[in-house]
Amino acid sequence: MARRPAHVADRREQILEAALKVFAAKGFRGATNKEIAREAGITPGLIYWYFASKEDLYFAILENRVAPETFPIPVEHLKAFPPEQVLPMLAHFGLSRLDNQDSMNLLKIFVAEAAYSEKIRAMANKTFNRLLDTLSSYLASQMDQGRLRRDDPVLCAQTFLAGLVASIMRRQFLGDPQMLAYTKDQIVDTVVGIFLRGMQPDRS
Amino acid sequence: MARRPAHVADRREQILEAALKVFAAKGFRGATNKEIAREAGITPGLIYWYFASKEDLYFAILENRVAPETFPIPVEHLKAFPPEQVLPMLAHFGLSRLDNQDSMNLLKIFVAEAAYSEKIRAMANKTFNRLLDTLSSYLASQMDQGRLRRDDPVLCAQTFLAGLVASIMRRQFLGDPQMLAYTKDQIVDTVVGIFLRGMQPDRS
Amino acid sequence: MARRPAHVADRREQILEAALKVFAAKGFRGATNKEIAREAGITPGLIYWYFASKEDLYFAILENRVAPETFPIPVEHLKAFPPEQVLPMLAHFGLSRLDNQDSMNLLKIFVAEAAYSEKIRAMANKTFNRLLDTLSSYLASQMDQGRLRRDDPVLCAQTFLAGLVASIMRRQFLGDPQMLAYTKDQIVDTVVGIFLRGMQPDRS
Amino acid sequence: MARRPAHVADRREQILEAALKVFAAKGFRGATNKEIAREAGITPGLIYWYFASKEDLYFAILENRVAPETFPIPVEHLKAFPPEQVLPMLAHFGLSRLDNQDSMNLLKIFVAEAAYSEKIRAMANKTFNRLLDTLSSYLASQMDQGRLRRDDPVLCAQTFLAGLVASIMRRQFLGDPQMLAYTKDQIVDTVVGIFLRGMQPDRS
DNA sequence: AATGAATGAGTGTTCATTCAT
DNA sequence: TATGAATGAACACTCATTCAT
Repeated sequence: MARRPAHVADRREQILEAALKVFAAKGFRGATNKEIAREAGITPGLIYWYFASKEDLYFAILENRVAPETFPIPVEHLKAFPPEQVLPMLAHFGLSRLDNQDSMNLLKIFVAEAAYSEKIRAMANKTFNRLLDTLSSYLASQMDQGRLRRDDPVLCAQTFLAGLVASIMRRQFLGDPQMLAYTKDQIVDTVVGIFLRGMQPDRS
Repeated sequence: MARRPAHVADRREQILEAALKVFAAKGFRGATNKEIAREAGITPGLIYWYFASKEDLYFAILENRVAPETFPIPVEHLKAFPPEQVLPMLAHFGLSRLDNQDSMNLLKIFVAEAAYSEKIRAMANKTFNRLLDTLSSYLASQMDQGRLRRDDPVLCAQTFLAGLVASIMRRQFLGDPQMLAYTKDQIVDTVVGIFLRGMQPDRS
Repeated sequence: MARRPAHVADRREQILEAALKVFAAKGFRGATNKEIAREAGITPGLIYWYFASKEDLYFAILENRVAPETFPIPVEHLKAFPPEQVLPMLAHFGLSRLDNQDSMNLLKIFVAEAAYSEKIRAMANKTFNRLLDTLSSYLASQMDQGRLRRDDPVLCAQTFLAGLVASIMRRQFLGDPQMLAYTKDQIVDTVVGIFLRGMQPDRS
Repeated sequence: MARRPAHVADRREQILEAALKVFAAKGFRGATNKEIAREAGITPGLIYWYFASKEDLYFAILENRVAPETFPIPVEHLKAFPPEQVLPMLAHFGLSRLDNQDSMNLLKIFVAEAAYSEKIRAMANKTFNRLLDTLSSYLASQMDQGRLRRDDPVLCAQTFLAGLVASIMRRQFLGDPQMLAYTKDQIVDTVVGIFLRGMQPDRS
């Protein structure tokens, strides 16, 4: 796969891309600079022209690729709409964004290293909590308006996300064939359906 | 840290235990035989008397420790009881079994390495699917009896489990302080509550 | 030069010896573990069984070889004897001890690295000052007894030593052929002669 | 740290100056072209426009800087004056010339590398012997005139120089605090005093 | 003249694995 | 069984040197 691309251009980007691929396939420790360089079509030494160390390269990936992935949800604007409209939409949106190989590579290098690094766990928590806070803020607003039954909004938000994330994980991370048989619509219908009915206010 | 004189037979067990601890803390590649040996109170060379390689030791842990963890649920016997009784009970049982450091160590070395090994992913899928099948079999029976609304039982089972697993992961794997603030009862109440109401048959 | 010596024995000593030789020939940075290992007849990796790092090996040499070199002079006992007897004896003793290749190797790795390391400079100063203090203590006692003219004892001691050390340095360190033409007796006679007459008390 | 615009010609000089500073601080092998370039306010590549290699740069320093340092002593003219006048003057002159940081930098890169290079040793010997020859020529003339006792003039010259050089070395090279406490006058008085009295012809 | 980018050979070090005892 | 010693293949990283521009 060794290429010899345009003279200058975005070498840095090229290395980031190659590193993400190799890190995702072998893990941080399993990946070697040699292989990353081969994948990027360069010499191992050149990595150090753009990154201070292998670790620096790893974190550069997180900073470069995770940020654009964590789209801001216009939650204030959504509060006017009922959960029956909002939640299916968010579910579909999230699934389209995350249920693909690229996002999974990112998830892999994130999750697997989180197991062994406090620093990465903190980053993972921060990223995940931002999403959770956004959603729970919406749910709380709906509870206030009587559209959803009152319960701990964060726990509810987590429960909602868990159903979706579990599907994605089994499909892309674990590659479970059973799970890959379902369509996205099926997944969204069931997960969102259970949640919405489960959160319906008591009728009395 | 040399403990137990280890008169004879439990050397193997001793090494497995030490290895699990070190693998969970550092990962497969991050762990060194030297450290595992120190933790076990032996010399690195001795590991090779009991295990063919570091990798062999890793898989020996999975085989030895995962099996006892995957308790058989007496599903046939449970089918007579309604979900309102069965699901909270299962949730409590699962949380007690998994929401602790030992199980988490196992989960860590399972999940983190699954990212990079097809073989481990297959094992993970098998383990997880066994649990899923058991639960979906129960759910299907309840649907047949009209106690739960009809939907894809596997997807429903996954949704149910996801809510619980997400809690455990955020608590033990990610160590999220926000999540650690909840009690087990709170978690079970919310997660099971949403699911049960969400799966209620239409009253009409 | 690769040997394959007795199985156990003093590997550590063997490595120290090889390292001293290579360090003296190439300097600390110029020496490679590979070459040290070849000189010792072992594999580079084995160095790390006995020493934590290349630097550790370097300092181990200093500790192991410099200490025995810095013989304690029985200065108290010498104070009874006049400088005319003591100083030529010390000069001959010092020259025999230091004017040879082994001591020079040690001196080389000491002096050359002292140029760039505060830590080594401190060690060099300590070693040198110990010698200087011993000698100046003797000289002071002779001044007190009126056998030598009164002057700063440390500066005098340094002047005495300098004459000898300069000879050694030019012979062994710089390998100056002109200097190698002299006999040890010639050196001692001239250097000690000048010093003794120069330190004679005023006759009046 | 980019200084001077360096319009044209003094680039070479600039690099030499920077290199001397860095070589003196880190040694030949410890110094990197990158650091030399930074110190000179240029890019590493440019060094190769002016010098063929790092080694070439090193020797260029010696050639450029050592020569002006080795001032010619007007020895023929001095022979008319007695050692009591000449030697203190030379001592003061030498100390002023050498007992400073710039000369010490030169000495450092000279001495430290001499340990490992025959070529540099030869240069050092040549430089030192020129000085020695000059001085011994003066001493020999004084012996002929009966102003100094007859002895090997070179050995005597070396002994004289050694006392001074030792002081300089301990002060500047080793940075010995004990030695730094002395004034130049003190050093000259003691060292020259001992030598002059020690070389006095027998009165009889 | 001068640079930024690139190379490649080499460095110290680690570590799974082996093996004589 | 158990060990301490030894190996060798890798690894991350450095740096003198080159070269197109």
